[in-house]
Amino acid sequence: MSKASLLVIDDEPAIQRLLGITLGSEGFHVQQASTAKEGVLMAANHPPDLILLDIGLPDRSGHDLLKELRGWYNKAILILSVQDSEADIVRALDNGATDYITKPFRTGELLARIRSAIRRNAVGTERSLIVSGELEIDLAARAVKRAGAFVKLTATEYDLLALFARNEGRVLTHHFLLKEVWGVGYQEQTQYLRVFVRALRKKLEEDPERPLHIMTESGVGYRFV
Amino acid sequence: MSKASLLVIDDEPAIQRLLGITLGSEGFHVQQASTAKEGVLMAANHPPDLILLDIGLPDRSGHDLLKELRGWYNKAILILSVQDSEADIVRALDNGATDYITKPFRTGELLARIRSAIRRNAVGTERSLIVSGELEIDLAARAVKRAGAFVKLTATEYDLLALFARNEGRVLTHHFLLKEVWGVGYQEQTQYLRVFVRALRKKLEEDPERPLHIMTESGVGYRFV
DNA sequence: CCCGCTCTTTACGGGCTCTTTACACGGCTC
DNA sequence: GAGCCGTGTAAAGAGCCCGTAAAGAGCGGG
Repeated sequence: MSKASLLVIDDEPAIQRLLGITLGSEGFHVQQASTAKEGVLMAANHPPDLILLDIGLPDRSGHDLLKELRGWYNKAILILSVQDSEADIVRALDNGATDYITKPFRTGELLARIRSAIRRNAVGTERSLIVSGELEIDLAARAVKRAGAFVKLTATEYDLLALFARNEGRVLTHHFLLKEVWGVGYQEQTQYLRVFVRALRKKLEEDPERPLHIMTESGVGYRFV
Repeated sequence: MSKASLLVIDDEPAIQRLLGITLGSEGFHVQQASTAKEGVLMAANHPPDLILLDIGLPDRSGHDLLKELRGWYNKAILILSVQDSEADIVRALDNGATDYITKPFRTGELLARIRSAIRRNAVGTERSLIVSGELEIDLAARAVKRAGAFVKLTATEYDLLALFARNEGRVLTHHFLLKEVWGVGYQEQTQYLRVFVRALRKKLEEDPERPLHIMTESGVGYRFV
């Protein structure tokens, strides 16, 4: 946690020097880039825990760069900017920026906002491979194995299972499941759930009559363990 | 998602009025409190998706209140303050504040920061754990453990327990419990409480005849410790 | 055009949960 | 000490939710 890695994308040498020293002495591992191009490259090759991005880069609009980064980078991005206009701030935040800090900034505050953003990061880490007993669910590959063998699931079955897997241990209400898998408007069709939960249990459980993974919470919903 | 609920804790009537109108017209469901005490009560009984907290409350330091809320409330807490001192900002952020906004604020920016915080909420799958002795109640997962083992509760049993847990140490009247769990119109059915409190004690207490968690306050109601 | 796969829809039986009732127990008041 | 009120405890009935199978509908490929 104390050895978080940061990437600073800023073209002003003075800022780079200042941040390099300040952040370094706080125990962060700091990478520095002075152009958008360089920044994307570094972020891709050694994904940092947090990106400090200057909106006013020479080669490209920071807003564009932010959008591109958000396409695949889901950790914290803090915007640094001399621009104090409300329109810029709103735009950046709505494009997925974690925070927006105007220059000149106060060092202590910047550090506190960085700590806050990193702390928040740590919680929301999603795995793409979920293992539960003899079950393996690979969200990236959209593949499911049971006791080492691939299991053939239909599209809807998989969607439902993936939703369960991403929320392991948590009770998901009928409403929520129906909304997520079938969309709004199907939230009262609880019989769909009965049918598809049955199908999943047949394919995934040792004894479908005594499920160990997809547990029913009567009157509320289901829980995946 | 568009119907997120917010709680505003601020003692200035002018601010309350402004925020009430602004946030309401954005489609948020807004609760308002003007003292720390009132704020805690509201947050406990109807946990909102985000809390807007003024640091300068009349009855209590906002920093203290922030710490207490963070003890069990895991969603976003945005600080509003006339204080622009770096020490205050750093202190609040390090105590778990999601963001810190100084008054006077710009409405558009405030809204963007609220949206950002709520969006982040949805991703960060934090769980709000309430621990009391060997009991663990996970409000987000709707799961209850006793001495490390999961306890199976029915829907109504859980609703009742969750209400107790969110109001730890406080005496809850029969009227209040019945209204919250069964709805208005059941406020005289005290026998329901007897039956369900019995069921909870059987499942949660070491010795159901000598309860340590769900205490009865004769003539008034029950208290969870 | 037919076949097969998947999703939708229907039906019914069983089990679980909630409700309701009955009674025992203890403390308080008269 | 008797009676009453508030609470604890057990148990049975009713209703609803869930599990399960199976047929119909929609779709795409051969």
